[in-house]
Amino acid sequence: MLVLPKGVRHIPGHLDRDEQTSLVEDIRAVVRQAPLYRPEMPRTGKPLSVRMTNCGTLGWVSDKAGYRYQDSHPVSGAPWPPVPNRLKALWADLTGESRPPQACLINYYDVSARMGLHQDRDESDFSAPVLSVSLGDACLFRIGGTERGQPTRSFRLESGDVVILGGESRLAFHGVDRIYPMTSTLLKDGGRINLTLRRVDS
DNA sequence: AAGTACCG
DNA sequence: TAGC
Repeated sequence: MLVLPKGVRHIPGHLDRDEQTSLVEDIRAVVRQAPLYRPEMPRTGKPLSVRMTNCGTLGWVSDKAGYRYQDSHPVSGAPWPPVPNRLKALWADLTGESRPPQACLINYYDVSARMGLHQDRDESDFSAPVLSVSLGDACLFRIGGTERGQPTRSFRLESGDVVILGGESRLAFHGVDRIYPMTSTLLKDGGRINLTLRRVDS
């Protein structure tokens, strides 16, 4: 049986199909205003396999200069669109945070995309949890401890699942090993969307 | 640096 | 795993 690290909550099937469909419509509206782009690795400029955009007052970006939060889209220069209300409600329901999310990173994985093991540590305040929503094709998600080299576990995330990293797992290393193609009909063109909601500042 | 080449 |  799978035992998750302390502070990790996996809620399989938290969102029903109608809620997932509505969320995808919300995200499509965001992406029309703030198109997906391909981020690059710091220093090397090597493109990541995922495409990204954001909504919220701040968005996470990566380019040759480094990782950071900024208030505008790196290609268009426009401010990020607001976080959709149903995502703000989900955040309030599941995190118990009185403060709204400041950043919602939208990652699109095509069937060949992956995400290496990493920590979410570009925020200046780690007191709020990180809330993650999976939509579309399933993936193999991996999570370990707060230091590289600690043991990791992997499990499958399905469309509608929510994962919350809080407490002693707020800084847990995590990543996406693979996407399972054709495992969901939610997205017409396949692939997986992950939404990551965060506080950035206190 | 959220990637990846390489090794056992 | 480990140097980048």
